[in-house]
Amino acid sequence: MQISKGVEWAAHAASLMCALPPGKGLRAEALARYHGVPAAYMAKQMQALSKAGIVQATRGKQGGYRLARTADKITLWDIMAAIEGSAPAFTCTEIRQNGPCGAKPEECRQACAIAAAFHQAESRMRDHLRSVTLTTIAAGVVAELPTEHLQDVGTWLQQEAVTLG
Amino acid sequence: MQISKGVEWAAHAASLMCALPPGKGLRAEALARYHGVPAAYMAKQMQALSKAGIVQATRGKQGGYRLARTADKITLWDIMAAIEGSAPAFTCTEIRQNGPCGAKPEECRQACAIAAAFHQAESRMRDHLRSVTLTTIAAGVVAELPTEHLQDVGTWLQQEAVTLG
DNA sequence: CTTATTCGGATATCAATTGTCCGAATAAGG
DNA sequence: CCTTATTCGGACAATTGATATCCGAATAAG
Repeated sequence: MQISKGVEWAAHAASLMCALPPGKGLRAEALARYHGVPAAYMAKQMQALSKAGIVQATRGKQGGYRLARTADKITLWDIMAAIEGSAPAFTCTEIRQNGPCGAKPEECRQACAIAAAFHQAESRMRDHLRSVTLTTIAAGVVAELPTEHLQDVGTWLQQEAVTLG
Repeated sequence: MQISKGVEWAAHAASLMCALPPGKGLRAEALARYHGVPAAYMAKQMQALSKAGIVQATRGKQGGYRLARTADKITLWDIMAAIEGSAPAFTCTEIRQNGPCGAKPEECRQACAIAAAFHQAESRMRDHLRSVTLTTIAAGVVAELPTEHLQDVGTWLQQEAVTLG
């Protein structure tokens, strides 16, 4: 089981966008440069966020991305689902219906004990990710960095931010 | 994020082995046939379970697998870790140290807010899987199947079970 | 209307999962 | 004790999904 690297990048990018003043945005290339990652692949993650309605894109000159709603309405689960899809990680292939002692389809109305347990485990994980908003994350980042460093970030943002129509 | 198919198979196989009387075992080929899956690949999963010390293998004629400890001491997490490895699904690549505003290594003694949240989410999932033992699963399977069907399973097991030294 | 610029989708590359095979080990039988 | 059939164990392909990249579509500014 592996969570794709794109989820990490998208989460950091969205977290950074929290610090933008209203009406301002960042280009995909700027987000990539800020995090020191390949621009084209970062762009792909932003496309996924855009498609999921988490960020709003503006094309053309002076274009860029901004959050599509307030940071407290965006959770880590939203971001993960946007990148990886919201399908369950555990897929039951119903092998209980196979073989010499296979169960009949009408006996399989509800999930088997194994699938149920995994789905519940995933549900626990999902619920936690749903409880963590970008606001939470941003507060954590601010808390763990020295104020000096935060000022550098602010300066960089002012340089790179674009005004979106 | 995807949980490999082998986890499902291994869980079902281990669940079936619960029903074996002490001292009896099943061959990998029999486990595969019971579940209607390719024998060679099922064998591979059993090897992983064996390597993790969850089942005990006996080689040669009249050989096979049996559970290495009592069913209440084997959890779904044990099985999943045996097949997929116990490494965290979310791997933090420390991109906060990259780019123009990268943090210094000494500022990164503890995990960043994003990594911490994902690790905690995984922890929730892991804890749930740890709380589900093979005993739990077996009880669920017995509960959801008609007694008639359970007798068929018992008969099949008597035919296929081997006596291990 | 033109043009520079930005996002969006289609396209290669790579790694991991999936699937298969043959050799090592071993218990039973002569 | 030796042979042999049989079973597990690790090494070896194929296929799917993640990773990375590029070029065309759209659009805002001048």
